[in-house]
Amino acid sequence: MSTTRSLDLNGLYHELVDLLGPSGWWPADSKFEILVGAILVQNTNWQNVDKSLDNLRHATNFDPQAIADLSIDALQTLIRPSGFYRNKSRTINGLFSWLAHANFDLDAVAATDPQRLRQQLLALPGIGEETADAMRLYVFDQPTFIADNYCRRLFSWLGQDFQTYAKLKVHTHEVDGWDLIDAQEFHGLIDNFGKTVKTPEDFAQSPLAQFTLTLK
DNA sequence: GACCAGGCACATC
DNA sequence: GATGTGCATGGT
Repeated sequence: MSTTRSLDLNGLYHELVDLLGPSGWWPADSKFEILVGAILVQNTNWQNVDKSLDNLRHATNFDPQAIADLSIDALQTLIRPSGFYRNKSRTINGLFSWLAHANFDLDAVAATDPQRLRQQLLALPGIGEETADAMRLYVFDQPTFIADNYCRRLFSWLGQDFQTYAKLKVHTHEVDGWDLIDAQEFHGLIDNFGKTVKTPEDFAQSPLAQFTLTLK
């Protein structure tokens, strides 16, 4: 009979840091590239996203006005390798049109009240909870928790089962008060863990199997 | 050829 | 609130 030890979110974070080291998230040269990448990566692997980002880099160098000025047809051609290109072209165009109203001043947008910014992002077509939170966390410097599928799978193995993004989000608001870098690393580490630990059998053999998670 | 990959919107019950 | 479906590409 194996023993289990209790962890809170902060404890889990530090276990992941010890286990995996720096996460390497989010790979990009500019915040506009991160915004585009956050849309392109929806339900798609990063390898395919890289092809599209290379196309966009050559076409626009991620200059935001240049991206906003791309026709939907041109955008679709550039991002085709990462799939769902009709949906994603609309989303990118919608986001950059919205940013144009703020003169692409990301610092000004970041100064928006966190919950208001979240609602503004969610109001854009093609941006849901995960993408909105990823943009807040990695572009707009607002620490927050991303309750994505990798995360919910890991948490279920740790004894905390939540059906939806929103239901887990409610129990992780404390991360909104964390230092930005820690909140960013937490998400990257959870997903990096999930990429290698994919099954209950994998998890049973991982160092985290000795823990159960406690949430507020 | 099935299955997966750092989701979202919409219909339906 | 949950569940199912379409959206599309490229690697394994």
